[in-house]
Amino acid sequence: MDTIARTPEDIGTALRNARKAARLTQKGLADRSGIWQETISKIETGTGSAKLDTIFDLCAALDLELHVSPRSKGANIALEDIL
Amino acid sequence: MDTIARTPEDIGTALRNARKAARLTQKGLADRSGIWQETISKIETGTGSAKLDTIFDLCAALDLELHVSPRSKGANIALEDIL
DNA sequence: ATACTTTATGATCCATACATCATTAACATA
DNA sequence: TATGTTAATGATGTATGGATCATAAAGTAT
Repeated sequence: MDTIARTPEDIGTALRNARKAARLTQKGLADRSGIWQETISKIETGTGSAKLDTIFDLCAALDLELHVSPRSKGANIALEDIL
Repeated sequence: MDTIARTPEDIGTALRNARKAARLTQKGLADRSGIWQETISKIETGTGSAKLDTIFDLCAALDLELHVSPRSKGANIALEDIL
């Protein structure tokens, strides 16, 4: 499973999916990441933004890593891009 | 070119490499991303952390995207992990 | 419907990222 | 060396992320 992210919201949903795949509650993830449940909720729902530090803390707890790569042309185009 | 990032510093160096590959100065990237040169400098050098918003602004200006994926076992292991 | 668990929301406080301006250091190059 | 460009540093003010506590809303049972 590999998710493309171009916005903080994309990261939020990717993290939520990974958390659920790991069968963790927000509280469970909070415990193992040191990030508060309330903060996780805000990140997953895209309410406000987040710090990179926090994202990496969550990635570490979920055994995820980020890959920085050239934008893939034509893939995952948002509706606004073509309308 | 695809860089694995597990820390804010990794992101900083990936962005710097991408900027140089695009033959842009920090000021040039600042102009097209809306992020100030001073801020770009701090992100690239890993001085302090950054907001996700800012990272995505820079990614957009450099035609980069992030991929969230399961940690690749055995690859890119830090010294601290095995010492 | 009731009880329990999980997630979302709201307020406050503190830390800090970013904008902004000024300046210095580094690095080219004439 | 002197000049010009690029990158880094420092200070200040504003905006906001995250910790923390409390609570409400949603979801999932029994």
